[in-house]
Amino acid sequence: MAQEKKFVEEITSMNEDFAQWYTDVVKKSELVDYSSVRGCMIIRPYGYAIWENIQRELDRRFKETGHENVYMPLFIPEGLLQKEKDHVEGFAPEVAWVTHGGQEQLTERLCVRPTSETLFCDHYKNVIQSYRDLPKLYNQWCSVVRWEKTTRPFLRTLEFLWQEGHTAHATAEEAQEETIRMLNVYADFCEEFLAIPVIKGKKTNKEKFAGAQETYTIESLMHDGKALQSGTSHNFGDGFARAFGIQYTDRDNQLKYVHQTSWGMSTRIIGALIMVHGDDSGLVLPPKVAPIQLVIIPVQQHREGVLEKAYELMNRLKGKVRVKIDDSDKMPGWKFSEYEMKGVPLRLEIGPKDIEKNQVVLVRRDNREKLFVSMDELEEKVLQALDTVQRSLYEKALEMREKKTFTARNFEEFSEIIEKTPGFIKAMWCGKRECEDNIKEKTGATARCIPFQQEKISDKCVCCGEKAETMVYWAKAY
RNA sequence: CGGGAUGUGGCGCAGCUGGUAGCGCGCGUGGUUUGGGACCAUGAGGCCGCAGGUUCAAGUCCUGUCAUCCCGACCA
Repeated sequence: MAQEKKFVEEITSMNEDFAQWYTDVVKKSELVDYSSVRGCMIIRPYGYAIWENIQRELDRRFKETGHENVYMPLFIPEGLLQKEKDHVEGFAPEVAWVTHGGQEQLTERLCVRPTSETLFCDHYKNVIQSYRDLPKLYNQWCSVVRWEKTTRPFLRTLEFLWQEGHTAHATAEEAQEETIRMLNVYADFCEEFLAIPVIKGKKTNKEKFAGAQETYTIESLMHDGKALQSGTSHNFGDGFARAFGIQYTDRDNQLKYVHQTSWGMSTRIIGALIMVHGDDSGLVLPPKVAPIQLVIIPVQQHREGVLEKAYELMNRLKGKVRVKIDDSDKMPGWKFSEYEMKGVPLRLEIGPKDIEKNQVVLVRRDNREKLFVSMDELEEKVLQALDTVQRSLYEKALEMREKKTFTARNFEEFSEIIEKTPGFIKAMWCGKRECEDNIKEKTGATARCIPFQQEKISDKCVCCGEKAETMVYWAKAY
């Protein structure tokens, strides 16, 4: 790794300046462009293709678990937004308001949705009457707006794309099951599709969603040792139902409140994809999510038969893998770097020497390993290689996370880890908000989650030293 | 919202004590090249972020404003 030649000079190296590396990568790989609107980004075709793959796969998993897609309005009347107290308070500082329609001032301001709980609730109130109407398992794909102070491509923008699931159930038990079911959908999706290992757990009261009874989360760890909340699933209990009057008549002819959940994943996950797998040459995409899984680079393409052969190979692979051929008259070396920067998992080189030997050269993006493959076994070997890359990316990411996961028994250990080797810290917590605040203030780290998989690090709270039974993952976070 | 930095062809930059804009890369065309970012020739492209002001004269000085990046406080 150390003496590996750096092929691409356009990207700042990760160790030198991680933030700059990130910006270089998203720009140079053509995922996004900055727009003339402050805090908003243009998602370019290559970036949007990644999002489309994420959408397709998530949507499939949502449908598989019985959900239906709907579309809610972009605007929320002020009165509607204010119905649930905690919810408004949580979002108030970051909503954008529409005050005028054309020349005329509106009698009631409209908020540009920062999330759609209130709209779903307002609708559920109208369409739910009987226990026979339940459950309602809705999801919507849309964009939302949150007026953030500082922004970064994918990680935090004023407008971002996401999906938000909103469900209503007859009982608290069903709502809880749904909350966990969808958390698991997210976790499996991240691990299997994006090759990103995640920690599943519950948020502390301080960190939970405005208006939720419980918030569950999957947390992943980036290359710089910062954590990124990669998906959340909330159990609302009947809090929103009471605020909005969503009641149904049960079998026993009693009026009861519904129990609700919501869950979301956003384009932010693309930021995780970049920061978990990327390296100094640019993006590294797991094959399952990569818009281009294999790029064919003809070498000495002016020579007779080379291009023909390259196209023949492409046609054989079409339909089996997402394949692209680059027959532009750029130098082969230029093309190599270009597609590495874009994170294409597999490259196929084909030139006169290969044709002579009836072979092609396959090069893995993740470790640049070269495989010489007989043309007769092309399809099989390509699929095999993609599979290998997918799995080894997951393993590498897991290894990275484990290397950056530490345990702290007391505050001194905790501070030292945060300073010297940023990453996840497993430490005991007494459950008090003051300790969370204290840790945040003194170290910058926050409670990422109370993991389902508990371990006993010690008996005492890492902060106050009093009796503790809960182990918490802490980290600095995006 | 505080602290710092930066806005000049598509990108990266130069432009001193004011005198009307230049370099590299990229781009177009023709040719030679092609196994890790080729070369020659030739050509196109800029009211210097925006708005005021000072001046005979502003990319350069002054004021304001907008945007971007980095570091902190708040959030997916």
